[in-house]
Parts: sequence; C-alpha cells; structure tokens
Amino acid sequence: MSDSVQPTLLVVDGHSLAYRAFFALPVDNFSTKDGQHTNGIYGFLSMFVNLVKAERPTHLAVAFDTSRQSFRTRVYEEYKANRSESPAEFKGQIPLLQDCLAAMGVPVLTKEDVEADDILATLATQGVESGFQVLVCSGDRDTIQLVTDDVTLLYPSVQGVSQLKRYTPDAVVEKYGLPPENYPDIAALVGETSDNLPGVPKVGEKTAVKWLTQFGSLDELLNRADEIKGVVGGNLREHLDDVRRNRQLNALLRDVELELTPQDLAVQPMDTQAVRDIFARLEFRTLLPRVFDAFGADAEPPAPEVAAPEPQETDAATLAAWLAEQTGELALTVAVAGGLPTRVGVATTDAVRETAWDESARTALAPWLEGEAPKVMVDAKSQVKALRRAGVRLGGLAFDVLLAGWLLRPSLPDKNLADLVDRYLDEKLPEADPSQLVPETEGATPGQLAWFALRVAAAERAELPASVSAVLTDIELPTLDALADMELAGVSVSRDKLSGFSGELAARADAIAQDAYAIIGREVNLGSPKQLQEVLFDQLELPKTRKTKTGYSTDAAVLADLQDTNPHPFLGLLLQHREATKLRQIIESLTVGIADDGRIHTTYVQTGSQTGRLSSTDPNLQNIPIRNEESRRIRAAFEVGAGYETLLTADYSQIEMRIMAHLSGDPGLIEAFNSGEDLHRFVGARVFGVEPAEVTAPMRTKVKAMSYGLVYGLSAFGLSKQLRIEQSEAKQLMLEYFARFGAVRDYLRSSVEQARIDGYTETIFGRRRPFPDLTSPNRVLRENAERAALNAPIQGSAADIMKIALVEIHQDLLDQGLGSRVLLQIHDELVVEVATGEWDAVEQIVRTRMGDAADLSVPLEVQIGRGGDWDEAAH
DNA sequence: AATCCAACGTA
DNA sequence: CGTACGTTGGATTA
Repeated sequence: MSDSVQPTLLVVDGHSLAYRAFFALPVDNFSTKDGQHTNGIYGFLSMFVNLVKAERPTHLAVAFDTSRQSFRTRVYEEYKANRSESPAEFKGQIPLLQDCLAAMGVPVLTKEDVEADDILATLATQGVESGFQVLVCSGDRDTIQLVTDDVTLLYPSVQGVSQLKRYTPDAVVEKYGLPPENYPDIAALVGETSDNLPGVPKVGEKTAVKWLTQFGSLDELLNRADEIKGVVGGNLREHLDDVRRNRQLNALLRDVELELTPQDLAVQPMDTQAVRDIFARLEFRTLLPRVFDAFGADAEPPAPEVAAPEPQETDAATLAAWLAEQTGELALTVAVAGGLPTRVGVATTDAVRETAWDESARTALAPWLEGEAPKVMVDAKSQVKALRRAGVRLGGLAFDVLLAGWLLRPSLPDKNLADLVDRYLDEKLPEADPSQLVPETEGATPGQLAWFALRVAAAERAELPASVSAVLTDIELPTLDALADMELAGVSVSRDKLSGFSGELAARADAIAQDAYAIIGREVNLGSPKQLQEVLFDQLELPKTRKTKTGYSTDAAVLADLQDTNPHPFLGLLLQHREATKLRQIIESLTVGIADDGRIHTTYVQTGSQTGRLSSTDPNLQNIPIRNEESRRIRAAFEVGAGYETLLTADYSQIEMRIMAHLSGDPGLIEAFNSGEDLHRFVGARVFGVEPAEVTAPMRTKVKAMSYGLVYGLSAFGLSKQLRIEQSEAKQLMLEYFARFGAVRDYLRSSVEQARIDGYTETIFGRRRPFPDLTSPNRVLRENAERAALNAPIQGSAADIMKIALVEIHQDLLDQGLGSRVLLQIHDELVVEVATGEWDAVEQIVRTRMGDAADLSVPLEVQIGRGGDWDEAAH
C-alpha cells in the first residue's frame, strides 16, 4: 500500500448490528454446548469480516452503547422508553463480542452518557478532518445525516445483516429526495416509532420532503406552519414542539470526547491465540479462517519463529562431562521411538547439546539422569517410561511445562510444546513440514525443544502462585513418576474370559434383535437413534419424549419412563439389546488393548480433567462396568499376573462427603463420620427424626441421593426427577436436610461467593480452577459455572488426597524393596498387584498411607479387598 | 476422512 | 434444572 492511497476509516455500531443479527439468526442453531447463545456474535462477526475483507479499511473501530441511559433520556425521558427489555439471551453476547473484537485487535469504544452513533459521528467528523475516507456502518437510520462525499453509510437491508446498502450523498437524494444533512429534518417531522419519538400525524416521508423542498429548511417550515392547509397543517401546528424535540434528539453529537482519535485506530495485529481461544469457547469453527483471511497478512504478523541455538553434537562421554560441570537448571528432552530412547538433548539458556542414545550413552549419562540435578521437561511421562525401559530411573524432575500449563489453565487444550510456546512466548515453534517427504524446514531437534521448554518454564513460573507451584512439586511431579510405573506394569487381563463372554453377549444381542424385529414387523438398526425414533414415535405412536438437538431422546431414562406410561414389549427388548451390545463393545475395546505381555497398559492423562482428577485412555480403565452382576464378569477378567499372589483393592469410602464435612465444619456431619454409624442411616435418622435403626430403605435412598447430589449442586427439580418423587417432596427433603446440616449449605454458598470474588476455586492443597463465568450475565452459563465451582474444591481435594496417597504408597513399595506394585487408579480406588508373601506389608502401607494422606476433621476410611481378580477383590 | 451427536460406562 | 471424564456407532459434513 503506497502512501498516496487515502486511508480508510471504518466505524461500526456494534450494538445495533449485533442486535439485528440476533433476530436474523435462529438462536437454537447458535449456542454452545454449555448454553451460551452466540447468534448475535456470530452474525455480527460474519458481517464484519465480510466488510473488512471487501473494504480493506486501514483504520477500524466498533462502538457500543454503555446502557440504555444517555443524555437523550435525560432531555426526554420517554426516549426509547417503548423499547422492550432486550432478551436475556442477547445481553450476555455483547461482552463476549467485545472480547472477540479485543482479541482481533479491533478497538472497542464506549462512552458513558452517549450512544454508539454519537461516537460514530464524532469519529467520522474527525476522520474527514484528518483526510480519511470514512465508512460508517450502523443499523440506525439517523446516521444518514453523516453521509458526505467523504463519508459513506453502510446500512443493513431488511434481508439481514449480510446485505449492506451503500448510502452516498447521491443515493440518499435518490431514496429520500433530499441531501443527507436534511434527513434529520424529515425524521423529525415523520417521527421515529422505534425511538418513541412521535412525529406529526398523517405526515410521512413524501409530505415531509415536499414541505422541506417548498420551504427550504425546517426552521422556515416551522415558522410558517400556518401556511399549510388542511388536516395535516393543523396537525403540524399542534406538534411543533414534538418536531423541535425530535430534531434536537436525532442530531448526532460530533464532538464527543474520546480517548482515541482516528489516527489511533490503525488496524492492529490480532492476538491469534486469543482469537483461537475465544472462538473455541464459542464453538466457532468456520469463522476462524475467515477472520484470519479478512485481516490478512498485515493484521496478523505470524508469531516470530525464534531460532534456537544450533545444537552441538557430542559423544555421550563429552556430554556427561559437560553436564557434570553445570550447576544451574537444565532442560532435557529424550527423543523416543518405539517406546525407547533414540536421542538425548539438553539445553541451558544459551547452549544446546545432543547425543545419540546407545548402550555407551546409557552408561555415560545414567549418573546425571538418575541424579538429583534439576531438570525441566515437556510431558515427561512418556520419556520417563522410555528411559525406564532402557534401565534408567530419571531423577531430579523439577518442572514439567505441560503440567504447569495445565495447573495454570486447566480448561485450555494446550497439548504440546508448540501450544505453550505460542501462549507463553508468543513465538512459533519450528515445525517440520509434514507435507513434504524431504522436509525443507527441519523441525526443532530434541535439544532445541529443551531450549524452548526452559524459556516456557521461566514464563510459567512467573505466573505460578506459590500454592500452585507447591501442587506441581509436591503432588503432580511425584504422581507422574508413579503413573509411569503403573502404565509400564499394566494389568493382566484374561483374553479367554473376555472372548467367552463376548460370544455369549453377541448371541444374546442377536436373539433380542430378532424378537424386536418380529414385534415391529421389520428390521431396523437398533443402534440408530434416528431409526428408533421412526419406530417409537411414528410406527408405535408412543408419546414424544424429551427433545434433543437432532430429534427426540431414546435414552435409557426416557425409555424407562415410556415403559411406565405406555408399556410396550419393544421397549424392554431395546433396553436389553442396548445393555448387551454396550458390554460387548467394552469387551471388544479391552481385547484390542491387551498387549503381547497379556496385559493392558492404559495411559493416564494427568492433564485430563479440570478438577485435578486423572483421566485414562487407550483404553479407559476408569469406566469398567460394576453396577450389575452381569457386568462384573468383565471385572473378573482383570486378574492377578503370573508371579504375583493376589490383587488388592483399596478405596476411600465417601471421600467427597468427608471433605464436605471437613470444609463445612458441619457438627452434625462430622459427628456422623466419627460415630461409626452408616453415614446415610445416621443422616436419615436426623433428617426424618427417627432412631438410626428405624431408618427404612426408602428413607436411606432419599438421603443418600440428597447427600451425593449436594456435591454436584443438585436442585429440588433434579432430586425429584432422580428419586421419581414430587418436586414438593424433594423441596421438603432439602429443607429438612439443611435444617439439620445447615453448615453444609452455608459452606456451599460461601465457597461459590468467594470464587465469584477471587475468580477461581481452590482445593485444600491449593490447586486452583478459574471460573470467569460466575459473573456472566447469561443465566445458564452462570448457573453452570456455579455448580461446577461448588463441586471443584470437593472433587479436586479428593483427587489431591488420592494422588498424595498414591505417591506415598508407590514410594514405600520401592523403598522397602517390595515387588508389589500399584496398577490402577480409579479416582477413589487403587488396585495393587501383591507379590507373594507381601500381603501384610502391602496392606499396612496402603491402609496407613491412604488414611493419613490428609489431616481432616473426620477420619479417612479405607476399605480393602483381596482376590485373584478385580471382581473378587472388590468388597 | 473428519467431525458431531446421542448414548452410556465409571467415580 | 447434577460434577468430572472417554468411547462408541451412526449420522452428517467436507
């Protein structure tokens, strides 16, 4: 772009256009899975991006109203008073739209006491004075008055926000018969219903233009109003004050004091990561490339690809000698292929060294690797495992940038070093181009990755509060070590037991399907919700159920409801079929997961939850069925491995309720846990005012559901649904419960309030989880956040406690030279493979370490079971 | 082929 | 209108 090209300033009324988009786009098609409506945001951005792409402005701003109050409402309190409250679904979208624009580098302007159009008028006026070509985009017709040879108005047509009509002076004359500066005169006479500004009755555009042409100006017309004949003349004379008021109010302010001048509005480079983040949150996918495209290269300078120092290739002995001299912290990357190390790279802030991995390297480097010299790594677990397979136990792991990133922002999908380099350094990690067989650009070497990791670590440390840093050092890094051993060990699973059961289930599912087909007289895919809907609601004419995004629900809960109200044999068969095929699926995925050693080696994703829990993948061993007799046959296939004596399972009983008791300090609940009485029986006795022995099964079920529900933020509605009782009864139950255990409610309330103030929740051990939505004006979003915030310290503290126990058990087993090993963690349960003759020692370790993992005001009770398989070992 | 969705397993 | 996860097959989109 040469200097001679006139700069173009585009100013947009964000509020009015987003509001139009809100009504133009169906709200149902534009909302996120957690309930945030996005149709106004999407529609606005879509229009805005097209506009920017087409007009290529050099300067840019979007103005918003601050509230419905402005100087105009003070002058005339009825101004816009007829407007209904904007829908709640819309309100929350404006702050998010502003966040989007901020991330895109677009200045967002607001000013107390004036409307967005006054800001546009001021900027347009200043822009013209400074030599800009100005484009004004607004959904308010009053902005027509701004049009000149240098100011063009882009006005949305009735079709919607994507079609913009261009108003030049000629276009205004063509449409209204008068030049733009006279438009407010027309509007003053005609009135503006949407602004609650009544005009002269019976006077429309035609008459107004005729009069104004005839008299030359509005003042002249008003002065000589007595010359107008007929009814309209009388009307005019009666409404002179209204017209003057209208004219006063529809004049846009051109001298609003703004913090930015047009020159300050040059198109800014966008924060691409921030745009990605907020678009991901709003679930905009197709918009992202359009935004990047529209804002083009000049708006999005690619994050610089910073060159890491050239790696110095050395032999292992030289590297080992060099390492021995280093006193500071180093970063380490172990390149892994086929589960084994291939290269080792290390970095200081100004040096990168590498060596190939072989037997001599192992010998030379083992002392440093196993020693306490502090090491920074990225996603260390897989590298720790590779080294362990090669016979080296890594020591001195001081920092993992992936874990630290997750602790800082547990909700973000940062999955690798490239994401972290982008986020924390604002740089681009060099990547090998995967599209080329012989890459032109070599990706970073292991040592260079380490160099980047070291710099990311410094940036993260600057952000880490001390308590979170302690969680990393004292909980997460030792947990990583234990998990590496658990994954390497795997769990022995009997192929035979599984395949036998799978065969049975397949045959059963088949038979059920045949029966079901016979009933409905045709074959359908019972796994297809779509075909099922045809069968249930069209063919069998059962009443429609709960709506889903794509139709009507056919899940187990609604099928059970249907069975109650409209019994039909097909329903029962369908449920049975679901159960059989589900179990078969699970068995199938487990079978595929059995490695050559006859064991399943799951992967624990340490950054897999927002609360601090682990997750388990490939396969997930944290959701193996247990609830009914049938499904326990799957657990029975998890066996003690050859050379070991038995499996031990240990689980915390009611750990979350105990944490509730501790955090709330509720005397009743604390007494319940100290009394040794069955928790639900104790609580039931209090709630229903009977002796513990008199608590009936239904009473126990109710308080049990209530207690568990508390931890999740359950409502009376939800409780009534789960227990299938009247909402009034559920409400009563909650009242009785809180009358006896009031401190629980007080705690839950105050913890959410504290989170609203702090912006995050905290576990007993200092793990944090941010909750920006606690202050959202969107009710759905805010209430979702409130329930999650209520649960996070409880679930998170439980996760912390289990991790601490796991770490200590793992360490004790190693320290005491025992062969027994922890295999699985299922949130509140551990599965240990006990070596021959070690039962007593292992049971002792597990019991005390789990029981002592945290010092709460109630005991941590641990239940231990023993058996040759997982089912038998359960208790 | 990639992505979304409903459904469902666990704590 | 109950928190936290991962996996699946079918349907839909690219």
